[in-house]
Amino acid sequence: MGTIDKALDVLGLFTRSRPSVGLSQAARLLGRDKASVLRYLNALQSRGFLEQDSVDRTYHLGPALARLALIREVTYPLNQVAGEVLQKLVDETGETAHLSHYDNGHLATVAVVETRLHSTRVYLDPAQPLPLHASASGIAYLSCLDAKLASSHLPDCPEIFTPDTPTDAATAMALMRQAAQDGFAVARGTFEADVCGVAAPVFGASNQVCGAVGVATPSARFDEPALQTISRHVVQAAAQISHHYGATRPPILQE
Amino acid sequence: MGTIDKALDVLGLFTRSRPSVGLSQAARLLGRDKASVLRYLNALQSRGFLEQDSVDRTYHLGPALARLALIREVTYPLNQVAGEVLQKLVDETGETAHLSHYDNGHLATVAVVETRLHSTRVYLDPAQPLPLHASASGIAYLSCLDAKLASSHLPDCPEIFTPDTPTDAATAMALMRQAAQDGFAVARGTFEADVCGVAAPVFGASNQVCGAVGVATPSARFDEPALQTISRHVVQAAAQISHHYGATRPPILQE
DNA sequence: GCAGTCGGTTCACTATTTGAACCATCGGTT
DNA sequence: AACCGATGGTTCAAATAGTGAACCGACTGC
Repeated sequence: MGTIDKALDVLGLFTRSRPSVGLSQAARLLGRDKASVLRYLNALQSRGFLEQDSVDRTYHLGPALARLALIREVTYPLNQVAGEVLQKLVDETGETAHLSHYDNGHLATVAVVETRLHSTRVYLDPAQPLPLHASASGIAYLSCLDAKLASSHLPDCPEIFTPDTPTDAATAMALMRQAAQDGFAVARGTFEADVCGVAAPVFGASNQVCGAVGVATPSARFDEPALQTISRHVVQAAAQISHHYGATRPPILQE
Repeated sequence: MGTIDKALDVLGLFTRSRPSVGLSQAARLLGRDKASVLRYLNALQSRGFLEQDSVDRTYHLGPALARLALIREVTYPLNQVAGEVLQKLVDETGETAHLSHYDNGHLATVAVVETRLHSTRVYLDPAQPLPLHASASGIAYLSCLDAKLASSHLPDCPEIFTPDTPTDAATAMALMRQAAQDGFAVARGTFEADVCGVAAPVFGASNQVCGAVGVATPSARFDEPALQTISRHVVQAAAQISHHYGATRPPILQE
């Protein structure tokens, strides 16, 4: 493995749940000595890819990343397009919509558009990962994977969020099969009590599933007609975003 | 220089005006041989920091940058805060507002919020760099630099955009002095005809000037009362954003 | 068919990375 | 106050990784 890969591994240490790391911690996580890791950290810092907190000496992701990401976004405005599609979805459904990408066993929220139609609405913390087994988006994502691959993504001891969270793999797999058939997934209070989710998978280049578009509704407003209109529009929105991500319809099952 | 620096130099090749480069071009720009540059490009590509176009084989910035930038943004939402401040500025002034950062001899637009109050409004292309010598934001930025440093940032042959673009360094320096005194800069049709700009400098960590907040108004609506209210609010907005960027008031002249 | 591109490959040569051992400092315990 | 186990950071001989001229095949314009 080249030096560059090792340096990029360092950047990979930073996640939403671990946004800053110290020298010793980084060395431990990478399984390497401090001297080398320090050289990496310094190299990345001197170019603005990392910043060091002057008080606790930990490192966090730097402004150079924001700069480069913005160059990408200006050139090829995926986020802007996604935002517009989500806004349209919110207008069509009257409920909060979001887009998330698969990342390390979870779905990470990429964009949220809140509805302004109702005074009671679902709040989605962008920092909180969506579980694969208990959210509509997660089930929608898994439904595009080969059954074996999907079950390998289910944690051994899946976290229980509500009384309705599916506790065994069989239940989750059944939901996935249903979602694969329908083209969208429904979750009734499995992640948050009194919240229902409807989500459809999003595909990227080479038609690999890479995330999901979801709409979250307070259970009180979630009846059969609502499901009908929401699911139709969610599937549409997911297809539009997939198209911009470079997917060519129709999507295929991921082996 | 370490290998990591060289790899990060590769990422530095990509700009808004040159969003994709080929192997030979990259080697030429870096003054290095193709073999090494190819290894860099491949290393960066394999980790998603670059992507290669499958038809013309050029490389462009990859999704890993967007992912990392989003982690940074979720942890420390500078863009969101900036967007909110700009929105408030738009509400207060009724005109389009923008934030830009200094980058390589220009100001690069980071965020724009358009007004919806008037049917005639200024359109700002986020891909187009703002010139230092001919835009209100540019003058505001330069006004925080030491006179010698500022003049070194003025191109030898400054581009002429309109009949009112300042052509000689002396005029530009005078505008800067005025801006330094007022705390904001005014540009009347110097960059785009029939557009007036008002801008105030933005400071980052260690109180270095790093960009500017600006409001762009069609000349027809730009009278003395407008200037009064706009300038007051622009200065306020710039101070708020500077604060979030880690600047500690009061700003000081950059040596 | 020639000249000038392009992206990509090879391999002997060489400069860079490596990491154990080191130091100084900081909080908490005894 | 001495000790302990952390922390961030430094040194330098040994080992490994990066380097780049020359090369290839493909393509384009003449």
